[in-house]
Amino acid sequence: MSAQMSIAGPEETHSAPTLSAVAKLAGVSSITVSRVVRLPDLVAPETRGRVEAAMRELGYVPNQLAVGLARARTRSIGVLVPTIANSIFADTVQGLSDELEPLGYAVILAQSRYDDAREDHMLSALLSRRPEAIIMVGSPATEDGARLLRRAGIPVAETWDLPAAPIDAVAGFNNYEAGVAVARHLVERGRNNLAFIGGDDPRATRRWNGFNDTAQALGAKAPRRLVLDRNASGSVVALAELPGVDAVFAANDAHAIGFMSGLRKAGLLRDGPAAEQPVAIIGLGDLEMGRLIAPSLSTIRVNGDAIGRTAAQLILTRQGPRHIDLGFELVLRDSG
Amino acid sequence: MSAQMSIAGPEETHSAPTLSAVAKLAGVSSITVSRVVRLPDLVAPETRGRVEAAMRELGYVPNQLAVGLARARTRSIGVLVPTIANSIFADTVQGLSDELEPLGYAVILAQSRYDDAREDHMLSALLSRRPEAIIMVGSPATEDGARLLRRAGIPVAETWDLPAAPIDAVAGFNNYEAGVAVARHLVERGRNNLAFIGGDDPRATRRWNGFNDTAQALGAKAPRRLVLDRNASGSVVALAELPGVDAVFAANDAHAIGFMSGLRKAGLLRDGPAAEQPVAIIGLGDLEMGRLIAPSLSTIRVNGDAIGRTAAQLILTRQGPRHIDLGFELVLRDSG
DNA sequence: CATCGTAATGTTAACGTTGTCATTTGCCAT
DNA sequence: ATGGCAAATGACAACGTTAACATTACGATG
Repeated sequence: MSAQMSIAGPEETHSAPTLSAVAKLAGVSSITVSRVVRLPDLVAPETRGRVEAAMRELGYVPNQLAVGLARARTRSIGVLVPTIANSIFADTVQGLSDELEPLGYAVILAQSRYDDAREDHMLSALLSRRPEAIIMVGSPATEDGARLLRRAGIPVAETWDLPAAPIDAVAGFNNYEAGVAVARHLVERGRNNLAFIGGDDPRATRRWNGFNDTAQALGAKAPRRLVLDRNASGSVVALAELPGVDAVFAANDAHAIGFMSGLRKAGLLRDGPAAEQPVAIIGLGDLEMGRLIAPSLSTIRVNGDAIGRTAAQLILTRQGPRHIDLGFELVLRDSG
Repeated sequence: MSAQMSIAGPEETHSAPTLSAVAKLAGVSSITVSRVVRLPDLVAPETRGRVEAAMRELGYVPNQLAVGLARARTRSIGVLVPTIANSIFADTVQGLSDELEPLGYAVILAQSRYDDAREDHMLSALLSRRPEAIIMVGSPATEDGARLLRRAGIPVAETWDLPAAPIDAVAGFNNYEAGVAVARHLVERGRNNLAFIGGDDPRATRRWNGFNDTAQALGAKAPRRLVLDRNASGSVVALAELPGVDAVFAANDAHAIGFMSGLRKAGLLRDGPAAEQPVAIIGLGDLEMGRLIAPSLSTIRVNGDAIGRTAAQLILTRQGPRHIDLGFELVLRDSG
């Protein structure tokens, strides 16, 4: 695919009808048509009827670009996520979009793919669309990105984390404490040989830090950390690289389920309760799947949908607290 | 939340710098700045340097709304999906977005939530942003929606199905034949008491039709159809409503895994191969999870990522075939 | 009956860019 | 010297809409 490639044109270029096309057909001026759309009470019923008929006949759809230019309000918001296919963030996009779409906002979606340069690029591309706010997972990875957002002078919501120096609003949870909670639970249950598997993005790293610090403080062996690529299948073979491990914290449920599959192949998975598992495994995210499989997956539950809805509300108003900790919950099931 | 709610304003309203703000600072006219951005070769190196410095100093980001208005090319595409959260469609959005973002296109995302009225509304909202193309899952549910798309005069890609009378381009697979393949497989393996569980959207219904027609043609008992709400948990208890069933086709893998969980509780799930399962279960989508759980999930594999990429390519060009059948594949594992 | 208010409609100038023509240089060939 | 030409830059009108002000018609008011 060449970079000059562009959208194919329609067979017949009948460009969309404009306000003045409708006006001409209805025998009024364009501003009257505009009023029929926005302030129908100001237009005489008889005139309004004629205009509405003309709009229907031509299939008039207002041009939001022009509206946005004229009013300096685009009714759109930019959303930046690392990836959308990895459903942990899909819930958040769904949540914020359910909150915003009924209000007439369009969601402009961009993916950084965990790539700092691409993140900056997408941020700038997003901003060039003049969204009224930006919602992103995490914080800008570079100072350039942060500066871009600050200069834009629009509400910004950072999510899925609690950054120390946020740009504006925050809707997330404490990733470090999540790691602490998991390590404490595992060590208290007598596990001694811990490992952390997952990505090495900032949020995963914060979980690792909490996990590592706590495990060592409580007297367990120094945990190992295995950085895996993004798809769960990689974690199936992780076991081979962790000889002697008796408890694993996975950065997300997909990795946890992949690792469970590896344990099963190695004959190290029991159908019984957590105490009987040769290797305990705890995930993060609380995917619906985790509840349905056997053994059921213990996990740090994070409400991605609520994060999205909260972020939406934060950018809709300046009242009230700007930094919201949605918390997490250690949900214990059969895996650890 | 009231409907009049709107984005909170920034503390200090320093609206974004414009072309002419940069021009003034650099001591040139706005058109020269415009050329530095688009056609740098036309500007003398010395001037260009001054302009670039001014752009950097002001943090200039071009206003794509104005560009779009002036050039009648918005470099954006509208994407309409039923839902984005834990669904097979996230892969498609990821795929098309990976294809389109590097080319400078913005993805405007909208969800219909399987609601016909909302779909029409979102279609119209999308079109008001003047996207250069529309990619949607399925086909417009109403004639109004179809008319809207046809009148827009832009490329339209319908996906995840092979509509009989498509508006323009198609990237999907034959849902009816998927149902046929599953029914044939199950009946040939000696299953006789079949059921179909899942939603009742048009695509699921087409799968059901193929499934039902084929099962009966091959002499099995008339299959039952159980319509469930959208989340997988509903399918956990589906078993109770299907006494005597010995094979189930689920409209997607999430439902299949939910149903498996119900089978497990009922003691009707074996760790062995498909032939030993009291109740065979086959899903659709080939979620990574399905491969990792035990027993592993048999499924109709559909490449959602390829659907998205293909749809993107179809709207980027008019050459070549406009209707692409990406096919599907019956992947047999331990569940049925 | 002149004045005023109000309902209904219209005019004009933005919004920030780009396309389409100028215009100003300086230099080269004649 | 002089016309011609290219390189560099600029003026101005679009693009489709809205904000702010202007105009009309007409019945009510003193």
